[in-house]
Parts: sequence; C-alpha cells; structure tokens
Amino acid sequence: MPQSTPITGNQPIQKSNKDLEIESIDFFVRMMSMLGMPRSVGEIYGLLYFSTTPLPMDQIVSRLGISLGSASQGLKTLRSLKAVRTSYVPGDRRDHYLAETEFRRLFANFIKEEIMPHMESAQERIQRMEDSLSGQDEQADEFYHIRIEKLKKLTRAGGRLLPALAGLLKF
Amino acid sequence: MPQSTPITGNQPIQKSNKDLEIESIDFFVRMMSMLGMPRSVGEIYGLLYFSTTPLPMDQIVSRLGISLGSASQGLKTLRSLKAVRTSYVPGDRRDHYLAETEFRRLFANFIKEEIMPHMESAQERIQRMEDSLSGQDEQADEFYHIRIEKLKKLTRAGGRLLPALAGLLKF
DNA sequence: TGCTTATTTCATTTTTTTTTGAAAACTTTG
DNA sequence: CAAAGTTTTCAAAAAAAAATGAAATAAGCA
Repeated sequence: MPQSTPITGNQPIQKSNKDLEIESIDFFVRMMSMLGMPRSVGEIYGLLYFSTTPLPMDQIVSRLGISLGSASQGLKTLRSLKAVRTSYVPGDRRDHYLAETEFRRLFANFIKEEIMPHMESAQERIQRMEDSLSGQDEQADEFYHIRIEKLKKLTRAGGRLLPALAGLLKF
Repeated sequence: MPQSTPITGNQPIQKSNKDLEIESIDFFVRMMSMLGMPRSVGEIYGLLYFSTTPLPMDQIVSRLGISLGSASQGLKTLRSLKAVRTSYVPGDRRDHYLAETEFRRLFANFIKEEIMPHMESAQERIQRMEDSLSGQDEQADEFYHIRIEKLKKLTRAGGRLLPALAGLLKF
C-alpha cells in the first residue's frame, strides 16, 4: 500500500515538496550566512519561501526542529529586514508568516538598514583621522594625507554606489 | 622635559602617529568584520595601512599585542586577498609587509575569490530545485516555478552585477 | 475579568570561531 | 652542515555567537 504523503498529524492541509524545501533551506542558509545572518534565520526564510500557505510559528518550530526561542528571535530579525510579514488567517489567533519575495526591495532595505549606518560612522572616524594629523612632520603628513584621501574616496563611493545598487537590480 | 616620542627600543627608525594608527585599526577592524574577517586581520591591515615603512611580522606582533600564530594566520589571509604584499629589505632576512591600498583592485579580488564561487554553487542548487519538481500537482508546481524563476533572476543579476561593481568604483 | 493560548525575553548551555603558544619545519648564513 | 633566526602549523584555551527552554508577558476569548 504505497502512501507517498503520510498524515503526520501536524499539517493536515499544507502540502509540501520536501526535496524542494530542503534545497531551499540549504540555499538560504548559505545566502544569509554570507550576509552574516545566523543559521536559524536562513532556515526560516528558506522554509517560508517555498511554502504555499503562511505558517504559524509553531509549525516553523516543528518543521525545522528548532526551539521556540530561535524561531521567535529569527522571525524578529526577518521582520526587521522586511523579509517576512504576517498575514491574517480567519479563525486562528496565531500569527501566520509569509516570505517577502521581492529581492530588490529586500536588498534596498538591507543596504539602508545594515550597511549605511556603518558608512556614516566610518565618515566620522575618517574625520577624526584628519584631526589627529600632527603637522609636525611635513613629509610624513603628506603620506598620511594621501592615505586618508583614499579612505574618503572609498566611503564616498560606497555611500553612493550601494544605494544605487538595489536600483540596478532589474528583476 | 617633554618627550613626545620616547624610545621604546622596539622601533628606532619608524615614526608613527599613534592616534592615527588607533583610528585606522579601529576603522579596518570594523570594515573587515563587515566582510566576515576576524579581528586580527583588520588589526594587521589597519596597522600597515598607515605605516610609512614595511613591517616585519614580529613588529606587527609587538605593536598589536597579538600572538605569532594570529599574525602568521592573519597575514596569510591578507596575502590570499592580495591586501598585503611582502617587500625586500636589504640586510634583513625577515619578510616585510606592506598594505595594498588600491581598493578597487582589492574589491575586484574579493568578489572574484570570496563571492563568485558561492554564486556558482547557488546556480547548481537551483538546478536541483527544478529537477525536484514532481509534476504531480499542476497548481502547486506553477507556484514553485515562479519562485524558482525569481531565484534564477537573483543569481543571474548577482553574477553579472557584482563583477561589474568593482569596475564602477572610480577612485 | 479570568482562563487559555501565543509570543517574547533572557539566563544558561551548546556550538562555532578565533586566538594562543609551543613544537615542527624552513631558511639563511657562518 | 650546524646554529640561529624566522615562519608555519595545529592542538588546546579562550572568546564570541547562537540556540535552548522555561519564566514572564501579552493577547484573544468566554
């Protein structure tokens, strides 16, 4: 008696392609970890990305085998990145989560929230470098100045290019 | 008797602007850590960036107060990123290290060495996703297909844009 | 309002990453 | 080729990051 989709008691309605799900989780775990995000965040997003229905937290927990704490924390991170949003499901008081799949928007947000603040504090640090130039030794100061200029150009270029980058993503 | 540059016995010739050095190390520690590099790597590069002369490893060790092992390991990493190179100093058998300061080249190299390989394996993973589509459920497959297409576009865009990015850095 | 369910928080544990330090392996030179 | 100096390697220690789980909090419902 072949039974390809045994009823587990957990997900009576939701059908899922297990292989696809695994590949997806794998994919996003790696991608997120490139961006410095913890494993659990990648797992959650990977699961939601190929889910045909919004999932409540306890489903995420049981399907991924992670703790409630991780799930809550991970969803918080994903919400702050606007990578997931909640959707209302009638007659169910749990929050249901949905993956945001417009990568262009996700990147724009990531750059704005996670990268640009660093750029700004970098500018301040460079300013402090200039202030610390002694003016004692002309020859050395010349050298230091050139180096400082390079840093300025770097951060300026970064500050302009990165926000533009998301716009270039035509997809 | 004011003595702004006491002789420490370590660095008889080398003059250095301590404040600048500290800001520089701070700057690069943060920048490198954004790119997922350990603290020591940022420290070493930060020190070399504002050094007027090439430094041998033991100077790096004593000035930063890190271990030989860290220094050796960190320099290895920086060499592989082409972020430092050795320079010959007559009459001294130690290697002397110099920071590579052309950020454009550094980024191009970083993207090629650290990012692109991931992009390639991502493509393979997406291929496997397509293969895993069952063909059982037309409606679900439609949904999955759209999601897979988005991933394809994402990686394609990344694969083209990232290498181009370094070229855009006009500085 | 009180009861039940859902979610967040956070101290503790576990896992992963980085650093250390000492031994091994090279390298130059006398 | 031995001796001294230099660099690398790698097992163990330390530090940092992430996950756990249970208590606290919040939120919906009767």
